[in-house]
Amino acid sequence: MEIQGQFLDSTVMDFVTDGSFLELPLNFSAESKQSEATSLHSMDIRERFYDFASIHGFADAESKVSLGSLGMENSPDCSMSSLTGRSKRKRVITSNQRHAANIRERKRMFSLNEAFDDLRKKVPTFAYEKRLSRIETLRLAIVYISFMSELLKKNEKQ
DNA sequence: TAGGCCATCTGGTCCT
DNA sequence: AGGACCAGATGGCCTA
Repeated sequence: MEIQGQFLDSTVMDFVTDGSFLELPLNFSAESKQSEATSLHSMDIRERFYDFASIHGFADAESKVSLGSLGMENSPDCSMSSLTGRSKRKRVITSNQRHAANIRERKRMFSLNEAFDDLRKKVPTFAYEKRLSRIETLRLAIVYISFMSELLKKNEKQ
């Protein structure tokens, strides 16, 4: 299934960019009742995503995705300091150590960006004039995985 | 010019 | 003790 380099509806990209799909209620489905206005917006975006999918022949337009199955609840504050009641210990660090730590951090961020580049190659991209940002990449990957999961489930039923 | 995105530095915390 | 991880701060670049 070759979908790389395809064209992505700009509305889908807006959806990915603003992250509104993350606000979908758990177990959200197209058949469920729409109680909130935000759901209507998200619904429209998702329909457009499926339209896109069907147009390009890798799904039928009636496939539905349950984003709630991903467990995308809002996580509570998980900062380290809030989790630990430990007293702060001061760590003296020399300028050489700081310099070495900076280099390690740069390498770490570099490998993180390599992983993002790999992910960018895996998600379907559309006529998008600029490359996906990291947050867009993550959000689109979530949508894409959800979509593929639903597609798989549907195929298994048949 | 404001806002978004990113790279880099930095210090705090966790982990081995 | 020191490396890994994380988040905040800062500045540069780009685009609308």
